[in-house]
Amino acid sequence: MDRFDAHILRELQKDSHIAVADLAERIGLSTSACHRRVKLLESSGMIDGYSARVNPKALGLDLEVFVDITLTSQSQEAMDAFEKAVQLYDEILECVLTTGTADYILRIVARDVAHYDMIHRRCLARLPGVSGMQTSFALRSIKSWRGYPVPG
Amino acid sequence: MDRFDAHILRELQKDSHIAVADLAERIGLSTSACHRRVKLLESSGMIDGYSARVNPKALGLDLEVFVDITLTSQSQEAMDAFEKAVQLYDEILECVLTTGTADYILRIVARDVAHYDMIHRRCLARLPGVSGMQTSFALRSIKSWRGYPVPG
DNA sequence: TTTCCTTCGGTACACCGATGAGCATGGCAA
DNA sequence: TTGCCATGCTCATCGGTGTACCGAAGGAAA
Repeated sequence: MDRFDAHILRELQKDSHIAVADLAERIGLSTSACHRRVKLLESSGMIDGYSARVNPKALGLDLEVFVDITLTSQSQEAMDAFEKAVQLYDEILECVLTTGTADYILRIVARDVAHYDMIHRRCLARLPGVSGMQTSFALRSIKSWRGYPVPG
Repeated sequence: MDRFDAHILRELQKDSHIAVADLAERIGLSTSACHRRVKLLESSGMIDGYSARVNPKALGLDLEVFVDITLTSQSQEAMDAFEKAVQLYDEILECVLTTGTADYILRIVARDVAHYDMIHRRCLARLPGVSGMQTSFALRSIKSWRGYPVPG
């Protein structure tokens, strides 16, 4: 991991459809050297894969919701049951077990409030062992995900 | 947006490095028809771009932190100042203005607790107009980001 | 210092896949 | 029916990817 690799990771997080030749020029290396480094970053697991960034607005997904979940019990069984149920619902995009006041944080997207209401009834209300839910609607995105920071 | 487009979006969110011919076979279309649809999805803004998925563990970024921020004032000036400051710090990966108990939710990654402490002192403590911070450390990821759900 | 070896970048090129032209087909409205 | 538009397919071309090979730089040991 030198400055070249760091530069490659930064560029590929911004745009992975760039031609290797262009990437090479941008970081100041020949095509083949750059190509070799990219392959190495892939095989070493530094690069996990490549994804298309889909525009949620274009899909009609205008509502982003964060839900803080508190369980009735922190027993292994209760947590296992909850975590298993979370996997079932595609509408739950992310779920993290955390310290702090809540036990879990969920991230959900919906088309609108009515759609969220449906998700709430059909998914969230069915999650087992939940004692409390604190819902936060996203009003505006101040800074959105643009990849991990790569030092160097 | 028919079932072909939906299928394309789902596949490209999983793996955008797939060859068009393979993608075409997977969704049951010829190479060129598939290719045209992909280009159309790009030009229409449905696909925003392409990114490499970087493995944070491999970068040594083991700690994920969510910070709920409350401002002293919800005036336009206070919010503008805060939002401007958030843009300055690369360590703040995401920031969302929300309803609920907090005003803003920040997402931050760090190498370890010591590193987070440094980020806290050098970035978070310098954010203007903050009256309260509620920090949540991610203990375990139950479900991680795998793209937006595409109906159809 | 000399020699060897390893590492890593550069050059050249074969070949695969992206790209786009051209054509076929099927629905829809005049 | 006829023309038009949307959308499919086949095929040819060309650019980019991936690879073989060469050379330079740096380190270790005699």
